[in-house]
Amino acid sequence: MVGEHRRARPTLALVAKEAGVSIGTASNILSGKTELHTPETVEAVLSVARRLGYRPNRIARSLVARQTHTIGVIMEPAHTVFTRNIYATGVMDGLVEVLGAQGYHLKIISLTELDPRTLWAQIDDGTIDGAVLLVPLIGSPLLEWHQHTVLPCVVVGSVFPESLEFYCVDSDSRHGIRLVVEWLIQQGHRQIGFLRGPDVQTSAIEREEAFRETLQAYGIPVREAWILGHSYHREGGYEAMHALLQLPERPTAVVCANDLIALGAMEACRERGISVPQEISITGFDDIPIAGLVDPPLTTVRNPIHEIGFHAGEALLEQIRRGEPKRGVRLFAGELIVRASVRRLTG
Amino acid sequence: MVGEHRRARPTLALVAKEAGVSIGTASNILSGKTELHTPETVEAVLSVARRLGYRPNRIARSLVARQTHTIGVIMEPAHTVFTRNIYATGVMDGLVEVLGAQGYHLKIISLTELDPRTLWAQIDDGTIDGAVLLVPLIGSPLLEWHQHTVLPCVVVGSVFPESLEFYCVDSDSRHGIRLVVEWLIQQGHRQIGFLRGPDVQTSAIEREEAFRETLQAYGIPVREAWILGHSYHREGGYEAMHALLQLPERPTAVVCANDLIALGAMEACRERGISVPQEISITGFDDIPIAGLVDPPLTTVRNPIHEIGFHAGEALLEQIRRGEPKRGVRLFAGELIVRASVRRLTG
DNA sequence: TCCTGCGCTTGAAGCGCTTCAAATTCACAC
DNA sequence: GTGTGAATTTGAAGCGCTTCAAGCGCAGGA
Repeated sequence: MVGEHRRARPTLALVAKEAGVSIGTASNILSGKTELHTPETVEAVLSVARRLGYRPNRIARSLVARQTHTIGVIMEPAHTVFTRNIYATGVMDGLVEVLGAQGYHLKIISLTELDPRTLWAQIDDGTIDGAVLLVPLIGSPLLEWHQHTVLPCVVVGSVFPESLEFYCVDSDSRHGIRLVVEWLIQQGHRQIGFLRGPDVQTSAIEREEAFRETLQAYGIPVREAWILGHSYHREGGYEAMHALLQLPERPTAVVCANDLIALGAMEACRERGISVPQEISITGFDDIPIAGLVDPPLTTVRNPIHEIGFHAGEALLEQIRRGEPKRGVRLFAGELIVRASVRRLTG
Repeated sequence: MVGEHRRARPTLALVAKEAGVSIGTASNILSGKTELHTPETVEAVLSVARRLGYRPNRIARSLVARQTHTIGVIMEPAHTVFTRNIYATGVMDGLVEVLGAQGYHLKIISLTELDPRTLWAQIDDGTIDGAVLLVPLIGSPLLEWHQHTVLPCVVVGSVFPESLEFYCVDSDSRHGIRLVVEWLIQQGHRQIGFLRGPDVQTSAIEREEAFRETLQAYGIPVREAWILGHSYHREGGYEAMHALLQLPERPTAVVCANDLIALGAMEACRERGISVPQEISITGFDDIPIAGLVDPPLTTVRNPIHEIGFHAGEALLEQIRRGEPKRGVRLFAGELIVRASVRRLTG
């Protein structure tokens, strides 16, 4: 067609010119400050904007305002597979809920670069107003990064000492494990094993510690040989359980550091023809959706992941708004979910 | 402390000044065009940048370059709960994998605003270089939006007619359902029901159509009373199966439009004391992680979600790079996963 | 000595927007 | 007719960066 040219995206300047007003006037009106202008001017600008299909360029706006209305969700390389990471997706649900309602968006930053210096430049590049560190691992360069930035920041799923100056939000691992162990003891179990999570996660360490402490509190000896495993995944639970079942002496119950481990453990039992809970009782942690659907349904502790995400989002917004960092730890306690994977020992 | 003041983030201008060079020189060097300058200049600028902890402001860079290295993932309000949306998380995994490797990040845009005009301004606000529409629903304002923008765009999880001018990537629903139905027929089933997905999803419609067509192709009558349901969730499958089981005559097998429906259906059977697969066979679609873990393990069709996400990412990057839109449909076929939820009918 | 060409550097323009001091207009009282 | 203050509007500065025409210094050739 004659005269057609690549229609460039209309800018504020164009709208202003077409409407016969200055750029400042157009800016005011199109960003909602209509009370500064006469109804006629407002209407003129608005109608031109509509006709031209004007959409404000948020990048330009962000450059001036120095804020982007975007929150970065920083994921360790090990976590970037969402489908394997129920925790991450649950937290994101909570985040989306709070932040979305406040007009914030999420930017997923999956780290590939692990050199602390470039890592830090990559994250704090002006495109986010705050960051959620999703389950940072012990020793992660992420933690070091924080020393160099003033970006508001919340840690979710890991709990670090105050000295690191983070605000940490997580489930109360110690409390949850205590619930589970006490339940087992109450059901008559005294021979209890534990399948651990990875030793780079603070929650895994806390869960193991809580396991030991609770047994000790009840005067039950801790059998080191029955403490196995080093992964939060099903495969890890499967292998650890296999190893456990090969020992000359077996516990009557096994506490798993999370549900996936428990699932793997149950699989290992099934494979060996060992029935759960008749021959061995198993408990989990998290209460993931599958937990109630497997056979037998898993006794576990609910992990209020969604609330955690929600609270983390709120805490982050608070930091952003007040402009001052927040420190400390906030733990969410879960309740025991009794299902059928634990047998009551009589006699 | 005396003399301390809020350390502002160093800018290019500051680095340039400290290094005694012009802003242009500093820009060149810090964005990698070191070959334009003498090694001494390069080193001087680099060392000042390092000392000052300079991090380029990507917002400013984006304003000039008109590109942000960010891809928007647009989610319908109905989909924003990741934990209920295995499809979405799987696709995101694939996206993160391709895009992350190419230096792109994901921005999650969860729609709350459904007025087409503002919706459109919200998405195409200059902060993304392209968009992935995650399972847009039939009749969604998202589709209309596309008419007004030149933003590169890929639809995932829904297949729309060419006329809408999208490039659509999805699993091959028709092929998958055909596999499942043929397997049932091969196992001797002739009385087959179908539990549908929601009628706002193109895949649900295709699956139902494929179900009907396959039966017809084998000369098996389609019993309308046995076609029930309208949701992809477990609860929907549960309810639909309950309704089905109340009918005077029951099918010997039920094809479910996805795995979650099948899980709900199995739950309904269990509750009524109807054993699967002895009394009724059930099949799913997707092969979600739980599918192999429930009792009985579910016969289903693998849905290559990760590949879909991966390919969608690649297609989007291609559009961005070539600067021209891509049209058409790309379907990924899945294979039949035979497990134990289907019984072979003899005689 | 002057000119040419090359390598390196400079500095201003501009990306699209917000902000704000200053200018303009207008109604109304004196 | 003049002055005043309030209501509107203007236009330039600037956010931090990239880009690019122009400038500079210098070596080599005429």
